[in-house]
Amino acid sequence: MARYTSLDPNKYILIRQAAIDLFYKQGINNTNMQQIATEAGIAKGTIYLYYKSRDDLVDYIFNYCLDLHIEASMKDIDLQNSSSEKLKKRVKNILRWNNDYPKESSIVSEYYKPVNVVGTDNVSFTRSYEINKIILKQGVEKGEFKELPLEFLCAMFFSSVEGISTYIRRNRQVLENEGLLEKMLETTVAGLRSLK
Amino acid sequence: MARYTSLDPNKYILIRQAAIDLFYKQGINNTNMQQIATEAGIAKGTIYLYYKSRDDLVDYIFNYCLDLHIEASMKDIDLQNSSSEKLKKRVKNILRWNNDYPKESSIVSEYYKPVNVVGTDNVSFTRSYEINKIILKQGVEKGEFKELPLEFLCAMFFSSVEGISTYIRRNRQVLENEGLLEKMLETTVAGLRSLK
Amino acid sequence: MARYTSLDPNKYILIRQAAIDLFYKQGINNTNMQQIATEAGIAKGTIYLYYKSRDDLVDYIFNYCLDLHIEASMKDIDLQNSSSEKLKKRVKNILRWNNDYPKESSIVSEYYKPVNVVGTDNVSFTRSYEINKIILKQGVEKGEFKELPLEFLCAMFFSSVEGISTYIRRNRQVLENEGLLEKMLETTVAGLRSLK
Amino acid sequence: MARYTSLDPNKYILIRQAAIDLFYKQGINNTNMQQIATEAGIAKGTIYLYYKSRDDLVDYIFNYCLDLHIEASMKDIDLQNSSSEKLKKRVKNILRWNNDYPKESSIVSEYYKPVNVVGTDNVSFTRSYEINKIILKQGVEKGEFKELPLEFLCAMFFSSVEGISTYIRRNRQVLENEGLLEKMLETTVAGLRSLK
DNA sequence: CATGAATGAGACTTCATTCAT
DNA sequence: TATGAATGAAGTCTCATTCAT
Repeated sequence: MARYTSLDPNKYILIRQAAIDLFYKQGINNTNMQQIATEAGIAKGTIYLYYKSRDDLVDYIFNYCLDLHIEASMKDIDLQNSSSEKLKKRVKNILRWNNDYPKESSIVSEYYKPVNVVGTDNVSFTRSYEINKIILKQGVEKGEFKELPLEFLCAMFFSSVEGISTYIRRNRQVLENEGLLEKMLETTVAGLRSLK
Repeated sequence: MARYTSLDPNKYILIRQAAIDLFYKQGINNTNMQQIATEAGIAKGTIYLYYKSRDDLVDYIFNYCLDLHIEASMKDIDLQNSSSEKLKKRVKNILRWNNDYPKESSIVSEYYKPVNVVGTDNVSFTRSYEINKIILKQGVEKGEFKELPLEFLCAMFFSSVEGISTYIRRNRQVLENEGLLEKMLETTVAGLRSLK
Repeated sequence: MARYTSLDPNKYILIRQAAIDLFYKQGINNTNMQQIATEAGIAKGTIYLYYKSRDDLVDYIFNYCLDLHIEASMKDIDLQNSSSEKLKKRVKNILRWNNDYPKESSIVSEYYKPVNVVGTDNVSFTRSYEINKIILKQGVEKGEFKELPLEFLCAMFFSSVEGISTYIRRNRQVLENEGLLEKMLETTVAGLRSLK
Repeated sequence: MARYTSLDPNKYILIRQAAIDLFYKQGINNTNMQQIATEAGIAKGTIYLYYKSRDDLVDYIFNYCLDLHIEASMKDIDLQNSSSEKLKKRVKNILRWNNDYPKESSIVSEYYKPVNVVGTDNVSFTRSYEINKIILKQGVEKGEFKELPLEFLCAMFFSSVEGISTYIRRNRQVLENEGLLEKMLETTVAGLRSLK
């Protein structure tokens, strides 16, 4: 993944952006190397100077998007008091990022397979997953969340994020309705809350 | 969906099963017609007597799996009293079906894109979605669920099912632990419940 | 070509007619065995009881059409006095046959390659050609036609027939205008006439 | 028709020539892309850099040959006085071209269907036909040719050209016998001449 | 005799990757 | 470093022909 060698750093970005645009517009599987090169305004062969193979490029782009996604998701998390506030903040950040970066966000979603279906050796996904895990674990320890297997809570929360993301993508105006948004965010953790 | 011809009905099943096995083992996109033919013990050309094209075959198989999934999911739903019981029963049925039909279930999941990412003109998916919608609507009307946009409740519940399915696929033993299973099922609807 | 064995003679005709209809409608190369079988209302395999192969069938049909063409062309030829009258009579017969048997006639034309381009081992074509040759030879001997190589006269006359046929196919009404038709027929031999 | 790209212009010719050679030797329909590639000494895929599809290649080659044919046919036409001299000159040009370019000429003939059998949306064929039409029309107006429907004269003349071409292809030596050749050319228009 | 399901060679086309310039 | 022409493996689909029933 350490991708910066002596090659022109701008080219990495150029190619990446061309690929992202096309992946968003027509899907990853319907995009070929020639199209990416054309979109980037370079020659097909040049792509191979920057990326080992098509798979390498796709992987890189996916991880790039996921990194952005994760980074955005972490903003101000630590300012929150409770575990559920932390999680909700994280979801909120993701929803806003989805809205601001629809292309990158759609690529993350295209790749998304309920975290584990296929074993997910995907590092970034795992990273995102682990973040939730830590927060959820703390929540369980503090009695905030139900005492259910941690992996279960992770799976449930993880999929909730997909659920709310899906809805908000089609109903963007909710992002401007703080009250409603808050209620919706609440549902992503409500099911996990322990019953006092 | 049903294929009416004078061709050997067993061949349909033979080919279907070969395809399902391979799709499960290596993914839909990594499976070609020759492999399916070989797995089925027939000639490549024969497949085309039974299915118009590769796309036709894939579509058919996906819908076949989804139909099984939906049918299994409906068992005894109407015996349940509340809307949440109905939904939980539905999830439970799905979890058992996932366990009994891991291949078919994995194909449904491979195709699954958070129902709507791309608009889902997929009839069967829509059907499954609509079933939830009806139950959720009744739940809202009876004050059982929160008064949030119905589509939102649908999206959240739909993704919960993916979440719990994912977990149970990796922790099958839970299916035999009625108490724990019940608690987990509860989380799929808990977030939607109205706060009395 | 001796095609009548113990098989049902009607089937030969059934298949032949189905093929003729389809060849006429969609061209020889765009017609496959299944279509012929379907059109004939029999099974694909049955065709092979009557014809050795697709090529055999096409050949047979072509020769069948050509035989009809030739037979029709000979009517009352011997009632004519001069060689040119004989030839013109022959053309006239052909034009009427073209009109009465548009399908068979179109098949003859589809196959027609300026008699020899490819060497024409085609027996029937040769037969038709030989008929002209005999008449032309007599005409030359009687001083009616130019003293040019006989093969040349044959080639020219042969192609004239295609020319006038083409025109008449698109202007059928001429067949009812005896005066005009006669003038046109005259042009098919006029070029060959010796200049007294 | 002309193919403007940055690709190697020699390759166009290389491929074209390989195809022409094979089309001539074994017919268009019996020639596949692999054979053309092999004959041209390149890879199958390379052909597709230069021609969109097999149909595109065949079309292109046919039109290329027809263009050559037409261009050659026009040489010094306008130096002729009468319409029949013009037509005869045209035929003469064609005969010489046939002789010099037997392959290209055979391809034109393979495609040739008595101009109109199928309606001929073929641009080049139409072009050749229209050239004759103009000359024939003038001839009719000047009283040189019979007052028969112009389309009829066209059809007859057009087929004569096929007739004489066929003969000369097999009797090339006639091309060196100016006297005999002239007599033969005369027969292509003699039938159209008005009777003074 | 008749059937039509089965076969598999063969045709076209795409596209990731390489490499000479 | 950049290019893009060239490659050829791989994939889909068609269809003449065969053969068990």
